[in-house]
Amino acid sequence: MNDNRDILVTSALPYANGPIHIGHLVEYIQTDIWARFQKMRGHRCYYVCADDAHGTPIMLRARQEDIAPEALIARVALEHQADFAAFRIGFDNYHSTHSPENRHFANLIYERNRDQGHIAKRTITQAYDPVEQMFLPDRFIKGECPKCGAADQYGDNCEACGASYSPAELKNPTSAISGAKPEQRESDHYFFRLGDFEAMLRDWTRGGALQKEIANKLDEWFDAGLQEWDISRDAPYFGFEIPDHPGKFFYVWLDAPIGYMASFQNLCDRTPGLDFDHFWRADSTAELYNFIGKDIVYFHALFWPAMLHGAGFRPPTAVLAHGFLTVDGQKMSKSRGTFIRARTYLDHLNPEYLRYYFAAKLGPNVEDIDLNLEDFTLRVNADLVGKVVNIGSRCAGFITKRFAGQLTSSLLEPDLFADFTAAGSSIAEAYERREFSRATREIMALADRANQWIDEQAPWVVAKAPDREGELQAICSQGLNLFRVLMGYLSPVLPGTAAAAATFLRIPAPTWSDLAQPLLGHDIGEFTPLMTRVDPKQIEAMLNASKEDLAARDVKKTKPHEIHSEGHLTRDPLAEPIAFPDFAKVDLRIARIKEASPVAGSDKLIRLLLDLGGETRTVFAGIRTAYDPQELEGRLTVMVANLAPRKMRFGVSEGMVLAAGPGGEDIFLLAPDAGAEPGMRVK
RNA sequence: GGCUACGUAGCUCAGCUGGUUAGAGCGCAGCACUCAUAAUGCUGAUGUCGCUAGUUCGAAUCUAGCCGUAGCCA
Repeated sequence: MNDNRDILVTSALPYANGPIHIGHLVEYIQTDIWARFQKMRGHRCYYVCADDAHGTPIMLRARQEDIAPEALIARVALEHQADFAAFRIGFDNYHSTHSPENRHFANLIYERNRDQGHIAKRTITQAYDPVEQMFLPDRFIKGECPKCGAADQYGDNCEACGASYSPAELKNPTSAISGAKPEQRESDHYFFRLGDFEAMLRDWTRGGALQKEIANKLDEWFDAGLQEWDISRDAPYFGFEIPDHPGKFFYVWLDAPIGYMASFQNLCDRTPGLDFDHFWRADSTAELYNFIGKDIVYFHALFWPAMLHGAGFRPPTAVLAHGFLTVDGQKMSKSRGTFIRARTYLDHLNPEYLRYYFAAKLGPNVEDIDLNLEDFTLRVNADLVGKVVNIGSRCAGFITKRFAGQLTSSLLEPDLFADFTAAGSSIAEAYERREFSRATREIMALADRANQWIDEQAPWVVAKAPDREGELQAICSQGLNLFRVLMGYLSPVLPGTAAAAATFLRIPAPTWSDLAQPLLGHDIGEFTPLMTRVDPKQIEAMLNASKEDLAARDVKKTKPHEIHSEGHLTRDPLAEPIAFPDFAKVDLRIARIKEASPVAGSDKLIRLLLDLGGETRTVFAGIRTAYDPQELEGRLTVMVANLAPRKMRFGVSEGMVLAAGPGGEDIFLLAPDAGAEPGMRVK
């Protein structure tokens, strides 16, 4: 391996409409460990990131909070960076896609591709919200599935029957923003001709840039045929206006990955000797790695290298995807308290724990990893406190108390030390290949050996013999040298603990090659506990706080709604008057939710078993985005009891429950006042 | 629905191109030790390797189907 590699590393840009949670952290911790390792090896490695600050969701979120999008993204940027810093994510630069550098590169990449004939213009017909006066993304249109008739489906495909269709085919469509009926309007759009790059992409895919399972996925996409990619959006849109097309904006996914370049350019501008072109020009020999989540492979493995290539830049050396995080074997859940924000974690636990735990489970593949909280506690306590830190702790006392902090001038067992340093090449190889779980396993095996060796030497026995002073000092000096090597190996994972250990040992932060030289005749400082044990009570407190976060957020969320409450009538005007007999046809009943369970195969549906006080009904409700099944069981609500049964893929739905709100997390199920009983008629 | 990946001890995972009684750490049980943040060491128990069929002299490892989990389907 080349001794002086130039490496640029990125993590995917977090979206600037919400806080960082522990699921995000898998990626930032993975990337940071790898980048720190490369730096420790002496390579010129730069790790850059940025906030992804454009797009319709940010525009709408800012509107909901009654602030400018710029104000929203400025606030979120500060929150994100504070969270990352606390987790010791060592970015060399953190920027924003809403920046002059990013505008420059977005324009440049667009213009170069356009001039090469890779941009096509087409007129498309799209849903338009006449109240909000904006075109609606597919996700913001809801209606009934044209195939199976399931209600409340998004504009792109049906969660009930799985059919794919265009938003125009939806029956009784409504805008998820205003509730108005969308109109069909024409608009010019600009498309990136992805098909022009098939040969290049096939080469790139086969060139080792992708993990095996991702390359398989690409083959599927190649087989299906590469289609043109719509890169423009109509005003109003929060983003960059396309230079030669006023009123048209770059789609957020065009300028998001370009944010890697913008952030790096921003770093180059204030770093003497760091040359942007050296890393990005078409024939660059520098390495470029994009760490991403498996959900955004499509954008990073097709469009991104293609548009770079089309603009005369180099494609990534590799795009490295990881899996998702589950907590205790399940998706993170707000009601269980396992939807844990970075900040909430930090309020209760040391970030080094999580870094270690993720490292102990991360490999080079795309598999999901599970944060099992009991395992987390046991493992951190056993491995880090019980094994590694303990080695320093059990040797340091003798050295400071009996030998004024001085280590011996030679090693008692050079062979053992040599075994430890020899293991470094295998550990380094594991880090290099992102086999972090293997690296930590090998390091812990060494820690076991160190503890065994100290046990054999029994320094506490030697300490009692007045004539064995030299031996005691030698045993403990050897032990501390083993400890130093172990902390060195762990320092990409545990930068904070490693720094504290370096302070205690009174040494500068070691490079990888420094570790092969033992510390001899050296004065060390007083040992202070480098890490304390995880107390299960801290975990519990964190879970409870996560539940409270949710409650607090819900209160906050209702405020803007109150302020804008008159807006609902303008967005969704009152319907035509009806006569009482028409209303009376609707048989509304109080129902108790006897059972609520998720529907396998659907993210949106919950299967409700409703007790009407004598008979029960099964109803599929599209409220999963706002409610967890467990929190529903037992509560009372209102249902339409005489709605004709409707057959769905998952079974027959015998009625519907009533709820207000635009959708997503903003769904509010109706509930009667206390005293109502199942079966009572609502009139 | 189509496709992809995964399913190994209580928990978390390793098992490369098929080959002797299936491994590690944690947890658990017993013993030892007391230098160390009650931290360590030794010994031990624990598995129809998701299910079913097949290929093979031989399969956790290959093939097919099924079940379960997760994701993708622009």
